[in-house]
Amino acid sequence: MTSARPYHHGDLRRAVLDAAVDVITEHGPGGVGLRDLARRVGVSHAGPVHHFKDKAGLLTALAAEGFEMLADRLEETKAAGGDFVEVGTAYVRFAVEHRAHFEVMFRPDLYHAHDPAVEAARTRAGAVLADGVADQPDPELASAAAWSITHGFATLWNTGVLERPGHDPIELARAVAGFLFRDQGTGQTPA
Amino acid sequence: MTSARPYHHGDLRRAVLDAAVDVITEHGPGGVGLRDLARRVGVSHAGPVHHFKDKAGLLTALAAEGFEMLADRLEETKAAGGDFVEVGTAYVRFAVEHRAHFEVMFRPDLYHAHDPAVEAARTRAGAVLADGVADQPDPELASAAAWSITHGFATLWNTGVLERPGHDPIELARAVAGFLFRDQGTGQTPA
DNA sequence: TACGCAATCTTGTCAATGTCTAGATCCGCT
DNA sequence: AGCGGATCTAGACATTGACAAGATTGCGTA
Repeated sequence: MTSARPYHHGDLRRAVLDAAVDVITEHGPGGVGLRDLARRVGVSHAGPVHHFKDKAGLLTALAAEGFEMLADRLEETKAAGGDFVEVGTAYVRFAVEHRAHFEVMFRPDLYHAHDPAVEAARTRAGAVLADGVADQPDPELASAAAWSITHGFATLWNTGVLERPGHDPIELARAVAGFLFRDQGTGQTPA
Repeated sequence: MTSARPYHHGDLRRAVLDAAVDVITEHGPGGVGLRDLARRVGVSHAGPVHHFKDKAGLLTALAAEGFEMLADRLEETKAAGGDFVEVGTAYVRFAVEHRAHFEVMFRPDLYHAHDPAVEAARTRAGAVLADGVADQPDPELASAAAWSITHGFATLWNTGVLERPGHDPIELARAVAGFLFRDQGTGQTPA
Protein backbone atom coordinates (compact mmCIF):
# COMPACT_ATOMS: atom_id res chain seq x y z
CA MET A 1 0.00 0.00 0.00
CA THR A 2 2.31 2.68 -1.16
CA SER A 3 -0.53 5.05 -1.97
CA ALA A 4 -0.77 8.11 0.26
CA ARG A 5 -3.28 10.72 -0.74
CA PRO A 6 -2.81 14.44 -0.43
CA TYR A 7 -4.28 15.54 2.89
CA HIS A 8 -2.71 18.32 4.83
CA HIS A 9 0.70 18.03 3.30
CA GLY A 10 0.16 16.55 -0.10
CA ASP A 11 2.15 13.37 0.03
CA LEU A 12 3.99 13.30 3.29
CA ARG A 13 4.99 9.68 3.09
CA ARG A 14 6.85 10.10 -0.17
CA ALA A 15 8.30 13.45 0.87
CA VAL A 16 9.77 11.91 4.00
CA LEU A 17 11.19 8.97 2.08
CA ASP A 18 12.78 11.32 -0.44
CA ALA A 19 14.24 13.46 2.29
CA ALA A 20 15.61 10.35 3.96
CA VAL A 21 17.29 9.37 0.70
CA ASP A 22 18.95 12.76 0.53
CA VAL A 23 20.20 12.55 4.09
CA ILE A 24 21.50 9.01 3.71
CA THR A 25 23.25 9.85 0.47
CA GLU A 26 25.08 12.64 2.21
CA HIS A 27 25.59 11.40 5.77
CA GLY A 28 24.88 7.68 5.73
CA PRO A 29 22.06 5.82 7.43
CA GLY A 30 23.27 6.92 10.84
CA GLY A 31 22.47 10.51 9.99
CA VAL A 32 18.74 10.06 9.65
CA GLY A 33 16.55 11.53 12.36
CA LEU A 34 12.78 11.60 12.39
CA ARG A 35 12.69 15.12 13.73
CA ASP A 36 15.22 16.32 11.21
CA LEU A 37 13.25 14.80 8.35
CA ALA A 38 10.08 16.40 9.67
CA ARG A 39 11.86 19.73 9.73
CA ARG A 40 13.13 19.34 6.16
CA VAL A 41 9.69 18.48 4.89
CA GLY A 42 7.97 21.20 6.85
CA VAL A 43 5.73 19.27 9.20
CA SER A 44 5.67 18.97 12.94
CA HIS A 45 8.19 16.78 14.68
CA ALA A 46 5.82 13.82 15.06
CA GLY A 47 4.34 14.00 11.61
CA PRO A 48 6.31 11.19 9.98
CA VAL A 49 5.55 8.83 12.83
CA HIS A 50 2.00 8.31 11.66
CA HIS A 51 3.19 6.97 8.33
CA PHE A 52 6.04 4.78 9.50
CA LYS A 53 5.26 4.09 13.13
CA ASP A 54 8.94 4.00 13.95
CA LYS A 55 12.38 5.02 12.80
CA ALA A 56 12.90 1.36 11.97
CA GLY A 57 9.59 1.45 10.14
CA LEU A 58 10.80 4.23 7.91
CA LEU A 59 13.95 2.34 7.04
CA THR A 60 11.88 -0.79 6.47
CA ALA A 61 9.86 1.10 3.89
CA LEU A 62 13.07 2.28 2.25
CA ALA A 63 14.52 -1.21 2.20
CA ALA A 64 11.35 -2.70 0.72
CA GLU A 65 11.26 -0.02 -1.94
CA GLY A 66 14.91 -0.65 -2.71
CA PHE A 67 14.58 -4.40 -3.07
CA GLU A 68 11.59 -3.95 -5.32
CA MET A 69 13.39 -1.49 -7.54
CA LEU A 70 16.40 -3.78 -7.68
CA ALA A 71 14.33 -6.84 -8.52
CA ASP A 72 12.54 -4.87 -11.23
CA ARG A 73 15.80 -3.76 -12.79
CA LEU A 74 17.29 -7.23 -12.74
CA GLU A 75 14.19 -8.78 -14.23
CA GLU A 76 14.06 -6.17 -16.95
CA THR A 77 17.70 -6.74 -17.80
CA LYS A 78 17.22 -10.47 -17.99
CA ALA A 79 14.00 -10.11 -19.98
CA ALA A 80 15.92 -8.03 -22.51
CA GLY A 81 18.14 -11.00 -23.13
CA GLY A 82 20.97 -10.07 -20.79
CA ASP A 83 23.31 -12.79 -19.61
CA PHE A 84 24.82 -12.91 -16.14
CA VAL A 85 27.33 -10.22 -16.95
CA GLU A 86 24.58 -7.82 -17.90
CA VAL A 87 22.48 -8.71 -14.87
CA GLY A 88 25.46 -8.27 -12.58
CA THR A 89 26.25 -4.95 -14.18
CA ALA A 90 22.66 -3.85 -13.63
CA TYR A 91 23.05 -4.82 -9.98
CA VAL A 92 26.09 -2.58 -9.63
CA ARG A 93 24.42 0.20 -11.54
CA PHE A 94 21.53 0.10 -9.10
CA ALA A 95 23.91 0.18 -6.13
CA VAL A 96 25.72 3.22 -7.50
CA GLU A 97 22.67 5.13 -8.66
CA HIS A 98 20.54 4.34 -5.61
CA ARG A 99 23.25 4.32 -3.05
CA ALA A 100 20.98 5.33 -0.19
CA HIS A 101 18.51 2.53 -0.76
CA PHE A 102 21.32 0.06 -1.26
CA GLU A 103 23.07 1.00 1.95
CA VAL A 104 19.93 0.51 4.00
CA MET A 105 18.94 -2.73 2.30
CA PHE A 106 22.00 -4.57 3.52
CA ARG A 107 21.95 -3.28 7.09
CA PRO A 108 19.24 -5.53 8.51
CA ASP A 109 19.97 -4.34 12.03
CA LEU A 110 18.51 -0.98 11.10
CA TYR A 111 15.04 -2.14 10.09
CA HIS A 112 12.52 -4.94 10.39
CA ALA A 113 14.30 -7.44 8.19
CA HIS A 114 11.50 -9.99 8.44
CA ASP A 115 8.95 -7.68 6.94
CA PRO A 116 7.05 -9.72 4.33
CA ALA A 117 7.38 -7.13 1.59
CA VAL A 118 11.12 -6.91 2.14
CA GLU A 119 11.61 -10.65 2.15
CA ALA A 120 9.53 -11.16 -0.97
CA ALA A 121 11.39 -8.55 -3.00
CA ARG A 122 14.75 -9.75 -1.76
CA THR A 123 13.94 -13.32 -2.74
CA ARG A 124 12.79 -12.11 -6.14
CA ALA A 125 16.07 -10.28 -6.73
CA GLY A 126 18.12 -13.26 -5.61
CA ALA A 127 16.22 -15.54 -7.96
CA VAL A 128 17.22 -13.51 -11.00
CA LEU A 129 20.88 -13.69 -10.07
CA ALA A 130 20.68 -17.41 -9.44
CA ASP A 131 18.78 -18.00 -12.65
CA GLY A 132 21.43 -16.20 -14.67
CA VAL A 133 23.95 -18.94 -13.87
CA ALA A 134 21.56 -21.89 -13.89
CA ASP A 135 23.34 -23.43 -16.90
CA GLN A 136 26.58 -23.81 -14.98
CA PRO A 137 27.84 -27.25 -13.90
CA ASP A 138 27.31 -26.43 -10.22
CA PRO A 139 24.49 -23.87 -10.15
CA GLU A 140 24.41 -23.55 -6.36
CA LEU A 141 28.07 -22.69 -6.23
CA ALA A 142 27.97 -20.53 -9.32
CA SER A 143 25.06 -18.61 -7.86
CA ALA A 144 26.88 -17.93 -4.63
CA ALA A 145 29.96 -16.87 -6.57
CA ALA A 146 27.97 -14.66 -8.92
CA TRP A 147 26.08 -12.90 -6.18
CA SER A 148 29.24 -12.55 -4.10
CA ILE A 149 31.36 -10.93 -6.78
CA THR A 150 28.56 -8.63 -7.84
CA HIS A 151 27.58 -7.57 -4.37
CA GLY A 152 31.17 -7.32 -3.23
CA PHE A 153 32.13 -5.03 -6.08
CA ALA A 154 29.11 -2.81 -5.45
CA THR A 155 29.82 -2.59 -1.74
CA LEU A 156 33.54 -1.95 -2.08
CA TRP A 157 32.97 0.68 -4.72
CA ASN A 158 30.41 2.51 -2.64
CA THR A 159 32.60 2.48 0.45
CA GLY A 160 35.36 4.02 -1.63
CA VAL A 161 37.84 1.24 -0.96
CA LEU A 162 38.05 0.10 -4.56
CA GLU A 163 38.02 3.52 -6.10
CA ARG A 164 40.05 3.84 -9.27
CA PRO A 165 40.37 7.47 -10.36
CA GLY A 166 39.18 7.97 -13.89
CA HIS A 167 37.39 4.65 -14.12
CA ASP A 168 33.70 4.30 -14.70
CA PRO A 169 32.29 1.94 -12.08
CA ILE A 170 29.84 0.42 -14.55
CA GLU A 171 32.53 -0.46 -17.06
CA LEU A 172 34.76 -1.84 -14.34
CA ALA A 173 31.86 -3.83 -12.95
CA ARG A 174 31.20 -5.33 -16.36
CA ALA A 175 34.83 -6.36 -16.63
CA VAL A 176 34.86 -7.86 -13.15
CA ALA A 177 31.65 -9.79 -13.75
CA GLY A 178 33.03 -11.00 -17.06
CA PHE A 179 36.19 -12.13 -15.31
CA LEU A 180 34.17 -14.66 -13.33
CA PHE A 181 33.10 -16.48 -16.50
CA ARG A 182 36.05 -15.52 -18.68
CA ASP A 183 36.51 -19.06 -19.96
CA GLN A 184 33.15 -18.90 -21.71
CA GLY A 185 32.41 -16.81 -24.75
CA THR A 186 30.37 -14.04 -23.21
CA GLY A 187 31.57 -11.08 -21.33
CA GLN A 188 34.96 -9.97 -22.59
CA THR A 189 34.79 -6.24 -23.19
CA PRO A 190 37.44 -3.93 -24.55
CA ALA A 191 38.64 -1.49 -21.92
CA MET B 1 49.55 4.01 21.08
CA THR B 2 47.32 1.23 22.18
CA SER B 3 48.85 0.96 25.64
CA ALA B 4 46.54 1.91 28.49
CA ARG B 5 47.83 1.41 31.97
CA PRO B 6 45.78 0.37 34.97
CA TYR B 7 44.69 3.48 36.81
CA HIS B 8 41.38 3.61 38.54
CA HIS B 9 39.68 0.97 36.48
CA GLY B 10 42.46 -1.28 35.37
CA ASP B 11 42.23 -1.09 31.63
CA LEU B 12 39.20 0.92 30.76
CA ARG B 13 40.10 1.41 27.16
CA ARG B 14 40.21 -2.29 26.40
CA ALA B 15 37.18 -3.01 28.56
CA VAL B 16 35.11 -0.49 26.63
CA LEU B 17 36.29 -1.86 23.30
CA ASP B 18 35.41 -5.39 24.37
CA ALA B 19 31.99 -4.29 25.58
CA ALA B 20 31.43 -2.52 22.28
CA VAL B 21 32.27 -5.71 20.43
CA ASP B 22 29.68 -7.57 22.47
CA VAL B 23 27.01 -4.99 21.81
CA ILE B 24 27.74 -4.80 18.09
CA THR B 25 27.74 -8.57 17.76
CA GLU B 26 24.30 -8.67 19.28
CA HIS B 27 22.61 -5.47 18.11
CA GLY B 28 24.74 -4.11 15.30
CA PRO B 29 26.77 -0.90 15.22
CA GLY B 30 23.65 1.20 15.71
CA GLY B 31 23.18 -0.29 19.14
CA VAL B 32 26.31 1.15 20.67
CA GLY B 33 25.93 3.96 23.17
CA LEU B 34 28.69 5.54 25.17
CA ARG B 35 26.56 5.66 28.29
CA ASP B 36 25.47 2.08 27.90
CA LEU B 37 29.05 0.92 27.49
CA ALA B 38 30.06 2.89 30.55
CA ARG B 39 27.29 1.20 32.49
CA ARG B 40 28.35 -2.27 31.34
CA VAL B 41 31.94 -1.66 32.32
CA GLY B 42 31.07 -0.08 35.64
CA VAL B 43 32.31 3.46 35.25
CA SER B 44 30.55 6.77 35.19
CA HIS B 45 28.73 7.87 32.10
CA ALA B 46 31.55 10.06 30.83
CA GLY B 47 34.36 7.66 31.58
CA PRO B 48 34.92 6.31 28.08
CA VAL B 49 34.99 9.79 26.58
CA HIS B 50 38.46 10.44 27.91
CA HIS B 51 39.86 7.46 26.01
CA PHE B 52 38.07 7.92 22.71
CA LYS B 53 37.08 11.58 22.67
CA ASP B 54 33.96 10.74 20.72
CA LYS B 55 31.57 8.02 19.77
CA ALA B 56 33.17 8.17 16.33
CA GLY B 57 36.54 7.97 18.05
CA LEU B 58 35.59 4.71 19.70
CA LEU B 59 34.50 3.22 16.41
CA THR B 60 37.66 4.51 14.78
CA ALA B 61 39.69 2.59 17.33
CA LEU B 62 37.63 -0.52 16.62
CA ALA B 63 38.07 -0.13 12.86
CA ALA B 64 41.82 0.36 13.17
CA GLU B 65 42.11 -2.67 15.40
CA GLY B 66 40.04 -4.68 12.94
CA PHE B 67 42.06 -3.72 9.87
CA GLU B 68 45.27 -4.53 11.69
CA MET B 69 44.00 -7.94 12.77
CA LEU B 70 42.80 -8.62 9.25
CA ALA B 71 46.07 -7.56 7.66
CA ASP B 72 47.97 -9.73 10.14
CA ARG B 73 45.85 -12.77 9.36
CA LEU B 74 46.19 -12.32 5.62
CA GLU B 75 49.93 -11.82 5.82
CA GLU B 76 50.30 -14.89 8.00
CA THR B 77 48.26 -16.97 5.59
CA LYS B 78 50.29 -15.83 2.66
CA ALA B 79 53.58 -16.29 4.51
CA ALA B 80 52.54 -19.87 5.22
CA GLY B 81 52.45 -20.47 1.47
CA GLY B 82 48.74 -19.93 0.93
CA ASP B 83 47.55 -19.06 -2.55
CA PHE B 84 44.68 -16.68 -3.28
CA VAL B 85 42.07 -19.24 -2.30
CA GLU B 86 43.61 -19.62 1.13
CA VAL B 87 44.00 -15.86 1.59
CA GLY B 88 40.41 -15.28 0.54
CA THR B 89 39.24 -17.98 2.91
CA ALA B 90 41.18 -16.35 5.72
CA TYR B 91 39.44 -13.08 4.85
CA VAL B 92 36.04 -14.72 5.22
CA ARG B 93 37.09 -16.49 8.38
CA PHE B 94 38.04 -13.14 9.89
CA ALA B 95 34.71 -11.62 8.87
CA VAL B 96 32.78 -14.47 10.46
CA GLU B 97 34.84 -14.75 13.63
CA HIS B 98 35.20 -10.99 14.18
CA ARG B 99 31.87 -9.93 12.88
CA ALA B 100 31.68 -6.83 15.06
CA HIS B 101 35.00 -5.45 13.89
CA PHE B 102 34.21 -6.32 10.30
CA GLU B 103 30.86 -4.58 10.34
CA VAL B 104 32.37 -1.37 11.63
CA MET B 105 35.35 -1.45 9.29
CA PHE B 106 33.21 -1.14 6.19
CA ARG B 107 30.88 1.57 7.47
CA PRO B 108 33.12 4.60 6.99
CA ASP B 109 30.27 6.94 7.80
CA LEU B 110 30.43 5.77 11.40
CA TYR B 111 34.01 6.69 12.15
CA HIS B 112 36.94 8.84 11.06
CA ALA B 113 37.80 6.95 7.91
CA HIS B 114 40.84 9.10 7.19
CA ASP B 115 42.54 8.20 10.42
CA PRO B 116 46.16 7.37 9.53
CA ALA B 117 46.22 4.11 11.46
CA VAL B 118 43.05 2.96 9.74
CA GLU B 119 44.26 3.86 6.29
CA ALA B 120 47.63 2.21 6.79
CA ALA B 121 46.19 -1.08 7.96
CA ARG B 122 43.54 -1.07 5.26
CA THR B 123 46.14 -0.53 2.57
CA ARG B 124 48.24 -3.32 4.04
CA ALA B 125 45.31 -5.74 3.91
CA GLY B 126 44.47 -4.76 0.35
CA ALA B 127 48.05 -5.29 -0.74
CA VAL B 128 48.01 -8.93 0.34
CA LEU B 129 44.86 -9.61 -1.64
CA ALA B 130 46.25 -7.88 -4.71
CA ASP B 131 49.56 -9.65 -4.39
CA GLY B 132 47.85 -13.02 -4.30
CA VAL B 133 46.73 -12.60 -7.90
CA ALA B 134 49.76 -10.73 -9.21
CA ASP B 135 50.63 -13.60 -11.56
CA GLN B 136 47.37 -13.22 -13.49
CA PRO B 137 47.31 -11.78 -17.02
CA ASP B 138 45.49 -8.65 -15.89
CA PRO B 139 46.49 -8.15 -12.25
CA GLU B 140 44.47 -4.97 -11.78
CA LEU B 141 41.29 -6.65 -12.91
CA ALA B 142 42.05 -9.91 -11.14
CA SER B 143 42.68 -8.01 -7.92
CA ALA B 144 39.37 -6.21 -8.13
CA ALA B 145 37.60 -9.48 -8.88
CA ALA B 146 39.35 -11.32 -6.07
CA TRP B 147 38.64 -8.70 -3.48
CA SER B 148 35.06 -8.34 -4.70
CA ILE B 149 34.17 -12.01 -4.52
CA THR B 150 35.83 -12.42 -1.16
CA HIS B 151 34.34 -9.36 0.40
CA GLY B 152 30.96 -9.97 -1.16
CA PHE B 153 30.73 -13.48 0.17
CA ALA B 154 31.72 -12.34 3.66
CA THR B 155 29.20 -9.53 3.64
CA LEU B 156 26.33 -11.57 2.27
CA TRP B 157 27.00 -14.38 4.69
CA ASN B 158 27.07 -12.04 7.67
CA THR B 159 23.87 -10.32 6.66
CA GLY B 160 22.21 -13.71 6.46
CA VAL B 161 21.20 -13.36 2.84
CA LEU B 162 23.37 -16.19 1.60
CA GLU B 163 22.76 -18.52 4.49
CA ARG B 164 22.74 -22.20 3.55
CA PRO B 165 21.50 -24.35 6.43
CA GLY B 166 24.01 -27.02 7.32
CA HIS B 167 26.85 -25.46 5.39
CA ASP B 168 30.06 -24.31 6.98
CA PRO B 169 30.77 -20.77 5.79
CA ILE B 170 34.49 -21.41 5.64
CA GLU B 171 34.15 -24.43 3.39
CA LEU B 172 31.68 -22.62 1.18
CA ALA B 173 33.98 -19.62 1.02
CA ARG B 174 36.83 -21.82 -0.08
CA ALA B 175 34.69 -23.27 -2.84
CA VAL B 176 33.51 -19.85 -3.98
CA ALA B 177 37.03 -18.44 -4.00
CA GLY B 178 38.23 -21.49 -5.91
CA PHE B 179 35.44 -20.99 -8.41
CA LEU B 180 36.99 -17.69 -9.47
CA PHE B 181 40.18 -19.42 -10.64
CA ARG B 182 38.68 -22.81 -11.43
CA ASP B 183 40.41 -23.03 -14.82
CA GLN B 184 43.80 -23.16 -13.15
CA GLY B 185 44.85 -26.07 -10.95
CA THR B 186 44.29 -25.60 -7.24
CA GLY B 187 47.30 -23.40 -7.80
CA GLN B 188 49.87 -23.97 -5.11
CA THR B 189 51.74 -20.78 -5.80
CA PRO B 190 55.27 -21.31 -4.49
CA ALA B 191 56.64 -18.60 -2.28
C1' DT C 1 60.46 10.05 50.94
C1' DA C 2 57.51 13.61 49.79
C1' DC C 3 55.66 16.55 46.44
C1' DG C 4 53.61 18.12 42.34
C1' DC C 5 51.66 17.09 38.11
C1' DA C 6 49.21 14.99 34.71
C1' DA C 7 46.40 11.26 33.50
C1' DT C 8 42.15 9.23 34.86
C1' DC C 9 37.54 9.24 36.32
C1' DT C 10 33.10 11.59 38.38
C1' DT C 11 29.39 14.78 38.71
C1' DG C 12 26.47 18.14 36.79
C1' DT C 13 24.45 20.16 32.87
C1' DC C 14 22.49 21.21 28.10
C1' DA C 15 20.55 20.58 23.65
C1' DA C 16 18.62 17.10 20.81
C1' DT C 17 16.32 12.76 19.80
C1' DG C 18 12.65 8.85 19.74
C1' DT C 19 8.38 7.80 21.27
C1' DC C 20 3.97 8.27 23.59
C1' DT C 21 -0.53 10.77 24.51
C1' DA C 22 -4.08 13.88 23.70
C1' DG C 23 -6.07 17.13 20.89
C1' DA C 24 -6.81 19.83 16.49
C1' DT C 25 -7.74 19.79 11.45
C1' DC C 26 -9.36 18.21 7.21
C1' DC C 27 -11.08 14.84 3.61
C1' DG C 28 -14.66 11.68 1.69
C1' DC C 29 -18.96 9.44 2.09
C1' DT C 30 -23.84 9.00 3.39
C1' DA D 1 -24.90 18.99 6.18
C1' DG D 2 -22.36 16.54 9.07
C1' DC D 3 -20.22 12.36 10.80
C1' DG D 4 -16.13 9.24 11.05
C1' DG D 5 -11.67 8.46 10.50
C1' DA D 6 -7.33 9.54 8.54
C1' DT D 7 -3.85 13.04 8.99
C1' DC D 8 -1.17 16.18 11.43
C1' DT D 9 0.07 19.25 15.74
C1' DA D 10 1.48 20.19 20.45
C1' DG D 11 3.24 18.84 24.73
C1' DA D 12 5.79 15.83 27.65
C1' DC D 13 9.26 12.33 29.27
C1' DA D 14 13.24 9.37 29.38
C1' DT D 15 17.60 8.84 27.17
C1' DT D 16 21.61 10.11 24.63
C1' DG D 17 26.13 12.57 23.11
C1' DA D 18 28.91 16.12 24.39
C1' DC D 19 30.92 19.60 27.26
C1' DA D 20 32.83 21.79 31.62
C1' DA D 21 34.62 21.70 36.11
C1' DG D 22 36.04 19.23 39.98
C1' DA D 23 37.82 15.02 42.51
C1' DT D 24 41.03 11.06 42.75
C1' DT D 25 45.12 8.46 41.81
C1' DG D 26 49.60 6.87 40.34
C1' DC D 27 54.22 8.29 38.59
C1' DG D 28 58.52 10.86 37.97
C1' DT D 29 61.57 13.73 40.17
C1' DA D 30 63.89 16.41 43.50
